[in-house]
Amino acid sequence: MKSDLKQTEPTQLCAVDYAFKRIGGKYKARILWYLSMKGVLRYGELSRTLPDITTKMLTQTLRELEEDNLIIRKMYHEVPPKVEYSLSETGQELIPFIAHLHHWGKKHIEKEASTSQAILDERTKVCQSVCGTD
Amino acid sequence: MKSDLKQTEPTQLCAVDYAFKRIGGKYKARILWYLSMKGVLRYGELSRTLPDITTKMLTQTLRELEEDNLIIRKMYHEVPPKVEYSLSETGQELIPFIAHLHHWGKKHIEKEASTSQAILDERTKVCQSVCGTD
DNA sequence: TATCTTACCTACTAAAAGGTATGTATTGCT
DNA sequence: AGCAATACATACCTTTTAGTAGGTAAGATA
Repeated sequence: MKSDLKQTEPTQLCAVDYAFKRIGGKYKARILWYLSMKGVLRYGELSRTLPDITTKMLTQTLRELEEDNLIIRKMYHEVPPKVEYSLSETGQELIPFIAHLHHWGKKHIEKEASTSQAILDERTKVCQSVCGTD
Repeated sequence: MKSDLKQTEPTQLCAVDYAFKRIGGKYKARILWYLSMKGVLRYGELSRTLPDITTKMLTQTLRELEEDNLIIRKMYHEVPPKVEYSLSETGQELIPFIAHLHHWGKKHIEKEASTSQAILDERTKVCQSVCGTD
């Protein structure tokens, strides 16, 4: 398929881009963020912390984060199964930046909130119960 | 379609999530990053700075960034047309975090590079010519 | 008058990401 | 023997995002 040109594909690989690929995706940053808040979370706990994620996506996302060495998966050979997730060192390195994002996001959500208060109160409450109020 | 339940959809809106939505997407962070490096860039300059983006995506992405008040679009009524893009104040606020990401990414690219040197040299060069070596 | 330049626009198509629904494994408990 | 608990797996489908290929406008210049 369209073989001829650009066989080597020297698409620029910007560091920003590279980083984004590792933590992009709908849930990755949030999972890292929650893990940094809680330290260690079991699969089920994560699932309850992110009520809008399906088990398929949760598993898939966790796998990707693990492959990228951002989180550590520790499984206990028990029944029923028990698996714990926590941040790796590399993952920890990303927390300050996610914190910055969180701060920035919070600020701008509040700005927007001046127009539509009620809805936001409802929508942010789950997150706040995890993240703390500040 | 699946009307009954969850009519209000109080999907949690995490600040991290919110922020990610505003700068997620394949090119957004990179555009912001380049704009922070260069200050002001014309449409064509941006296009040349990100050689892998099509005009369709560039325009679309710029529009989204503008709607989100992250960049400022200044058009001169000349022919041929001239349009300049720069960071808004809100956009500027994101730079420290993108810088952090860039730093982190660079570090890990280099780590990986120990295995596959040549390819990376090639792939990072465009970005470095824009971003500087550090 | 034809051509050039710049900054777009617009169908249409392809690929990636995410969602739904259902199934599996193990073993302790009743 | 049957059920519950936990952490998944997998096939299939929908939505979102991105890419392709072409076109437009308008004045400046040859």
